[in-house]
Amino acid sequence: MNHDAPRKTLPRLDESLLTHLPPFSRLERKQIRTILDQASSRRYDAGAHVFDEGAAAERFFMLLDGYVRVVRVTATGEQVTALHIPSGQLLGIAKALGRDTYPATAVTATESIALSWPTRLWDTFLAEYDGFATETYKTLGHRVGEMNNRIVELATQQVEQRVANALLRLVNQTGRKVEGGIEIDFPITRQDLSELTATTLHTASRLLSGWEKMGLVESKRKRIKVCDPHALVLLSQGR
Amino acid sequence: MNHDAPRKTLPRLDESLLTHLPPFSRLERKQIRTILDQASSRRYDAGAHVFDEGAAAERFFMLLDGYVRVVRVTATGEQVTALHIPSGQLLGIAKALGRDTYPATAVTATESIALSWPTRLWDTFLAEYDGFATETYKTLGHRVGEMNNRIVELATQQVEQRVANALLRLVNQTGRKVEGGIEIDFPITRQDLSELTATTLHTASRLLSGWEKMGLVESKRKRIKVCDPHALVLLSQGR
DNA sequence: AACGCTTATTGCGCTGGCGCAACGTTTGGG
DNA sequence: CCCAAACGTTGCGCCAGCGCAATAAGCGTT
Repeated sequence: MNHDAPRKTLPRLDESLLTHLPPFSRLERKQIRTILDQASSRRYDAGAHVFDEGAAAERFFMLLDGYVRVVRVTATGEQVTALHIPSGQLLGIAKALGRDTYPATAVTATESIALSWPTRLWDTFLAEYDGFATETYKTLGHRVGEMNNRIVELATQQVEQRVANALLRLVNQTGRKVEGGIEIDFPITRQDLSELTATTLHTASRLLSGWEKMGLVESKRKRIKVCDPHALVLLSQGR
Repeated sequence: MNHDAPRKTLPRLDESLLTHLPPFSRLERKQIRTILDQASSRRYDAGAHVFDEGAAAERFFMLLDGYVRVVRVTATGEQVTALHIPSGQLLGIAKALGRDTYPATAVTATESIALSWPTRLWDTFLAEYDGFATETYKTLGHRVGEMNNRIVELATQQVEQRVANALLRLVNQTGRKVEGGIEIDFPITRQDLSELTATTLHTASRLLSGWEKMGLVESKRKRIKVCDPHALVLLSQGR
């Protein structure tokens, strides 16, 4: 399950992988080359652990393709999803938080591909590469903002509103336009949704069923399509 | 209510104010002098706003004395307390999150004193002062950890456990040994406690009354003393 | 001393949503 | 093709905790 043997891919990594990603976008071709030459690339099956909470933060990652859920597990075994990370973002950046262990577990939601670098390079990246620091602290800030919002949500909103919100967030982050609506483009179960919104899969299922009858969403196994986002927005605000 | 006219105190600020605080502890006397000469010092009444959510982050702060609650207000006017900050810590460090507005409101829980600097000095501090960056990112990491814990708590625990936890945290952070127990050394109402734990003041009151009858706590108006921390720990874990 | 404001307590009824349980449906593996 | 496992749905009863409301107690002000 775990990150054992990162290997360089046989074909040389192409520079275009990074040029358009914010943390690297201000860099020279040559710098990107150096960065890529130090990177390991790896493919993960859906459901694989990229890293585990509490483990020594030996590497940091750039998610090139796929989606990752950042999850915490309680003493009693319940899972709580803290964040969803789409491709193009850094993860496992414990160093940016002054930590030397990962603060949570990262699990792939789909098959994914990530680059990674040994943590000892972090300070070099910060110092040498223009814009890297600013951009990573921006994503950090963004994530802190999201966490803050989740706290407020959990503290003040009803389950129905939270689920509606979660759905909207997923659609915004990772939505794919399809005929008749927007679909969340990775497999998501009722269980996943309930872990995102701090409820039970039963309640999540009931809500989705209800919304489906009202024509707001359509869903098959592991697939959710939002047909009427506006109505969901209304729900998410408690009517 | 707001931060209008920061003024230098008339007597020169003493270097010993900062020498023992982590972000500055590795610095030379001379550097600290420079830092202090750029600082404004200000006293806040209890309940004063140090800064407000969404406002331009023009300054960052070091809390020298007192306690600050970091609060978010919902669209419907409910307050949610995200963090408590004890003296000796930086706050309003929007810059560390790549933001240019404050992400939340900071309200003093007691009369407090804080130094502050214009945000434009932030990058200088990071670059020039050894250990400043590492230490601030450590506090940041610590706060992120706390937020994470609150999310997990809100998502999985019962009200009783959350209130017990909150009490324990307050006691650990700001407890003062007094005869017969440990007292939270700033004024805290049932309302405050309920905002910390996402419940109502009624429920908080009922819980405290119950615990008082069992001898776990003693409380007067705005004062809470924990007499049996161990029993609270048990409660906080659901027995 | 009297007043008003803030804070705390407590009873009572109601309900959102959880827990349990049973059952249906889809998927993939051998 | 069949079977097991994973995923989803739905009915029912229950209770933690909220909302409401009334009361009390502490504190500052004039």
